[in-house]
Amino acid sequence: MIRLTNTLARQKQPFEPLVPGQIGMYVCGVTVYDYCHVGHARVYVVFDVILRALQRLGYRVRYVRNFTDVDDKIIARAQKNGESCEALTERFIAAFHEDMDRLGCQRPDEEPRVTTHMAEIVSMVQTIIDRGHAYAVAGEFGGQDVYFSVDAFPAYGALSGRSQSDNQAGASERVAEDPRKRNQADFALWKSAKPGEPAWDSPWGAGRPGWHIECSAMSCKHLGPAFDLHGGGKDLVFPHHENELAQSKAANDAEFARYWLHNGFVTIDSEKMSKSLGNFFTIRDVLARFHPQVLRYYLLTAHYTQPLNFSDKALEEATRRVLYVSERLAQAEEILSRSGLMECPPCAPAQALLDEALDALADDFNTPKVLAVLAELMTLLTPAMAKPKVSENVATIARVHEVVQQLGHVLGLFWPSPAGLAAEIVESARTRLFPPESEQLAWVERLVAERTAARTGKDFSRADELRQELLRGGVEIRDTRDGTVWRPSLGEA
RNA sequence: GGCGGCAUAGCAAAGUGGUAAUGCAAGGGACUGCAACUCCCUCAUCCCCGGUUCGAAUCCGGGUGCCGCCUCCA
Repeated sequence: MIRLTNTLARQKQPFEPLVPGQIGMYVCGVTVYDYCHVGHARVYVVFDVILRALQRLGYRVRYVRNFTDVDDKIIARAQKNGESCEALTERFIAAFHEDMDRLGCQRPDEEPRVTTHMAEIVSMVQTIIDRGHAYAVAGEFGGQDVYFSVDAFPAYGALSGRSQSDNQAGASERVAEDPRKRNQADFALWKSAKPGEPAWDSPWGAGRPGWHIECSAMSCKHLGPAFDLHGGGKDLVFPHHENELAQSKAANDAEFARYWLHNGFVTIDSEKMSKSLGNFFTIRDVLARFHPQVLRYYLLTAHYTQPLNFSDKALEEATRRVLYVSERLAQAEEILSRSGLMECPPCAPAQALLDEALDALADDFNTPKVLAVLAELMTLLTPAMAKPKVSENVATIARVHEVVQQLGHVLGLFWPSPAGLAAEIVESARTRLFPPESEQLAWVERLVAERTAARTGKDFSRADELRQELLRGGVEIRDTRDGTVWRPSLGEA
């Protein structure tokens, strides 16, 4: 039994899909005019885990996520860059895909674009007019604007929990009143074209869709007039999702989305990370310094509905954690490959922890709880790995490894292999901080060699001095049977 | 002004009526030439006040603080 926080119901409730075993999920995508920041990364990582969790719990999920490729900001940016809107949006769609691939997010089944769904959009606007929920007025440069009439839709406000009068006081003074609107809360379904802007033909003249209608039209086309899950960031609840809901129901008389999931913001110093505040880091900025799976792990350390504060410290902690688990799994794999164990007999404690983790996922996708279970699984490994020749222990290691890999798959972590990931994390930091042929690298190698010489000569005080110096320079030393190895410090305490 | 969310150890974060998961940090110990890695142990009564209850971090009322939405926003 899955339970989830439904914004529409304002509470956590049991989830029942329209069709048993099958789920339709629509998540609002990005407006493609710039690189995505960590706030975007959170939405898509969160919904990727939700997708994977639903799949793991036995559902077939049809996942749809749109691209908004017609918009004021796109037009403005394209003009500023002196390029076409198409060139701009293609570029940032490619960049988005690249970011998502690096973060390990599965591609949705459909990624509809506004520009390829004009017929559906126009048709839906017409239907809404025909049903008396919208009206056309004269546009600024000829043609007509079409507005949705909130007064003709009594249920307006159901999702965000506001009455129509709520929106007036205080807020309206910030927006110039439009005398053509019957109610100032009415919003555009179709905007007549301004000179020089991209436009499409319609019964109301050349123009383009309002922001909200695209999602109504595209979700309807790809998931039908009623479907299960609709998601996005909390900032979309009002007005975007409220308007989508009103339009869709006005057009189709169907239930539209039954459960609405909204994730909390990524914050910086407790303030929302956003373009307008300028306090954002792009995904690329962050991935230049931290491994994608480290960012992904960090994004799952808080429950998706809660705010998540962004900081280097948090990313550094995530780095240590992901590296620790990867290395332990890699060790386990070594032991297993040497043992020649073919079967994987059951291990009650590991099974219990797996069940606990799956229950946590079913309970509103509680990833922090899953990570806690993961930690407990790792401690289960300790006594077994201390005596890796005992066959009972090998069985435990095999089972725990298997369970952790399963959880890793749901979380999208520890791929392509634990050993591979651990190496990537260390090597990428090494290459970044101590590039080949660099002075820094030469410095490290010189001091390491000096220290080895000192140790060989039993000059331990000199050796310790050198280690301290390396540590101050961001290098950790480790003496092994095969000699001394070093790695960059991965974030200090 | 309207609507909504949150407040748990030094930090982060689960927990929605039965006597506080987990991670990081910190302290102690094992290991080590010394370290690192790893392992073991220790470390909170849950913003304040009042109420309901045999029993509340968890429910209700009242405060205080922080944040968000109401304009583009993930």
